[in-house]
Formats: sequence, structure tokens, C-alpha cells
Amino acid sequence: MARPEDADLLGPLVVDEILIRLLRTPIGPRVAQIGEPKSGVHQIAEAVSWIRAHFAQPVTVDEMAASVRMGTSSFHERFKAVTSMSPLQYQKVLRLHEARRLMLFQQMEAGDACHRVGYLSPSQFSREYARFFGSAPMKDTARLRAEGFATGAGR
DNA sequence: CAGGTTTGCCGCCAAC
DNA sequence: GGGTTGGCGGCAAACC
Repeated sequence: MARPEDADLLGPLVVDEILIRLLRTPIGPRVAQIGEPKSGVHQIAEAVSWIRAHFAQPVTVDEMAASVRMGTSSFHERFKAVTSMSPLQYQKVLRLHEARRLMLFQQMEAGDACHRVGYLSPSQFSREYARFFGSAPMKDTARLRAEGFATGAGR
């Protein structure tokens, strides 16, 4: 990074070294799996990044599976194997974390945050939020502020 | 991978 | 008036 003129030559070597060392660790087999074309890991990674970019919009598992050219069943199975979560759960967690961030750092109201992250009904949003974070949206953010998080200064 | 069954999420209404 | 909770039906998700 300090010497851009060397990056082209040395970069690939550094990457290779990192990969080799990684493959020698206990999680080596799992790392190797990523490069295995038929393992489906690459397709799952594709789906994951799509969800991360569009978590606020509604989507069906069938659509996602089709977009990476997999059957619904195997897509489920592979997705969970890689992320340890089901597709919809993954989307939900992203939504809830983003909503929490919006309320904490942007002083956004619960209702606005709710719609912003893709929930149509505030009641459902509040319910899911409480179940995941332990307490309802406004209670949770109030508690975090009391503990010194997000003292008003942005981000 | 396809298909059948169970689970649970989502959105609505109502109450607090 | 906004936020939270409870109950319920429909349907997709999750599981087998």
C-alpha cells in the first residue's frame, strides 16, 4: 500500500500467502469449499450481497433462488449452511439493525424507521424488534442512550 | 430437486 | 398521537 508501484507484483503474492496460511488452519476445509464451484458457496455469497443491498424491499425465497439458478430447497439448505441463518431471518436481522441505527444516530422516530427498513406494519416491527433486541424500539434506544451510546453527535 | 406438511412471519384490528 | 402489545387469519417460509 505504501508503494503502489510494487502493488501489482507483490499484491497477488501476499494474497496467496494469506490463503495458504488460512487453508492450513482448522477452518481450512471450509475456506477451500468457497473455491469449489459446485458447492454453491459462491451463489450463496451472491444472494447474501444482494440482500445486503436491498434489505428494505420485499423478496421471496423463490426469486432469490432463481436469480442464482438454484432450486428452492437446495438454496435453503446451502444458505443456512453458509450463514447459519435462513434467508428471511438474515434479511430480518439486517432490517432490525438498520432501524436501530437510524433511531440511535439519526434520531428517527420508530414509525419512520419501521417503514424505512421495509416493514409495513409498526406493530409487527415493534414485536420483532423486541424479540430480537430484548425490548421494544423506543425502550431499547432510550436504554442505550442512558448507557452512553449515541450522545447526539452524528454517527 | 420436487412435493407435502408444519411452522412462523406479516399485516390488520383493537386495546392500552 | 405515537408506540407497544395481544389476538387472529392467510400465506410464504422452513423443514422433512
